[in-house]
Amino acid sequence: MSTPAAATPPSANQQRILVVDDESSISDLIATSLRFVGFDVRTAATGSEALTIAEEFKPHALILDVMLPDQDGFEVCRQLRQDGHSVGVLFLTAKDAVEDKIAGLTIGGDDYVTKPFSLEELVARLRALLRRIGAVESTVDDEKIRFADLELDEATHEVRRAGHLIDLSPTEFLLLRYLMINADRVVSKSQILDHVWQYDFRGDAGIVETYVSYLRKKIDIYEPALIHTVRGVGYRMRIPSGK
Amino acid sequence: MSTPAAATPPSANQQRILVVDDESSISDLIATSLRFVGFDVRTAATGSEALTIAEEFKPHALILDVMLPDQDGFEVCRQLRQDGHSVGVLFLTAKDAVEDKIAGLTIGGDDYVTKPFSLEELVARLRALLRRIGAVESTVDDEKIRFADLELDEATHEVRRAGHLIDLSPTEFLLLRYLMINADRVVSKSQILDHVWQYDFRGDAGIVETYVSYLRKKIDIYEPALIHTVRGVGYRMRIPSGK
DNA sequence: GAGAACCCTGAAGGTTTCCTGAGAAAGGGC
DNA sequence: GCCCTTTCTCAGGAAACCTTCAGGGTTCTC
Repeated sequence: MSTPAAATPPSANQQRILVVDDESSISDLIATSLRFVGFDVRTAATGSEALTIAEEFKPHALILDVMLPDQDGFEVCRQLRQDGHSVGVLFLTAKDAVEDKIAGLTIGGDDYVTKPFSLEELVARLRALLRRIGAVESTVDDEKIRFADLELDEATHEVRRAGHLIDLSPTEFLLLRYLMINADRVVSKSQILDHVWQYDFRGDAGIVETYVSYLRKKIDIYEPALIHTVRGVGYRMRIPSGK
Repeated sequence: MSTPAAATPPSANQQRILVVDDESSISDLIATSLRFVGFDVRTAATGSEALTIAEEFKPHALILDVMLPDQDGFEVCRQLRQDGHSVGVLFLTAKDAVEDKIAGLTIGGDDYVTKPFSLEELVARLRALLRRIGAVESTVDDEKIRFADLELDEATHEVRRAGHLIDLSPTEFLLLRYLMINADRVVSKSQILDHVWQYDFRGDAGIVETYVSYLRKKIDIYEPALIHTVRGVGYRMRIPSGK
């Protein structure tokens, strides 16, 4: 019998990501999510473990918690670079962390995300980082997502519909991005909640309705409407065609 | 019995599904239904039993009740994944379950279904899950069911007849799906009730007539009529041939 | 051909789901 | 600190949906 295989079998040009966090619930969450969108992922729980794995795994990027049991993330990063590895690093840091420690760290194409984050945001930042460090060949269009006359630019965070600039709040932006990435497919409210909202959000799915409503008032004031609700199932971005 | 047209083809390499629920009436119901549509099924009543069986059965996916006598479903899932298994999990949860426990379930391709569910829905979700985690090689058409000039798309929830987009309610959609899957075969009203309606539905089978009527008004306004009643037996979807 | 069983369909009530506005709470910038 | 933006909750109302029921049609049996 052929092997059931993981979500996506390791292919030649898959990006390798090493996730380092001592809370397994967090690293599992991230790993699962990244694998699902096509990365080759390994996890580590401590700094030294991270260094060992990095040695042979040779990741394109690290997602690295600043707070680790043995040594802090900065130290891990420093040692890695000393050994000649040129990886990108996306730091994870608590909301209340001293910001100035982080400030200087975003130089070499690195970046940081504060806990709790949303998966949409994490993945978007990771992709941006990989582009910056050149781990993936990028074209001009790489940072733009388009659907119909809608255009969403990840680099500038600008959104345009039929050329008109549209001002969105951060959450609105993420929601629109998620809908556009899944254009033409139905996504349920819980899927949206899981990807767009922070992983510790404990409210109910009703908030998705509210935000869809916000988005519609900004985006679907133009014809034709692109955000459609599929009653009892979820939402779907599409160009009204037949009928 | 030969199964022409769009009926379920006998698959050479069967998908293995492990059903875990402490209520044997539920797990039996599911197991029987899954076996009938071609899966290789085992059942377990507790979390530890599930882990033991999974060890040697190596299922492609689990259908896992969140509430188990020994440990909860999330814990079982976590342990399974820790052991390196990369299975998809379809959680079963009570309708009134605390939403915050459900949050995060749709991340790695996993999904959840609330009790009470309909078998049609459960099977549809399970298939979608298996596709997502890549346990079955998927083609573009994988998410579409066709019969004659009828086309039902699970990803977009769109139904077309001869290219015309048709708007269906959730129940109508499930009913049509059930009829299409069993195309050319007669299905009784109670079979329909058992598969399309939630398993705790206590109304009478007359409602099936009502919904068949709804469907006819939406899809059989085109020629030729595809939904035929077999008096005293049930309904059958077919292309009228020699009359 | 009459009666019985079965089926179709329209109407109507009750329920669920969804949309949206209003407002409180939290966060950021000046 | 103060103002403005953003986030989130809540609740009323609208729309879609589910279900029941009954009248009337069709098919079968005797």
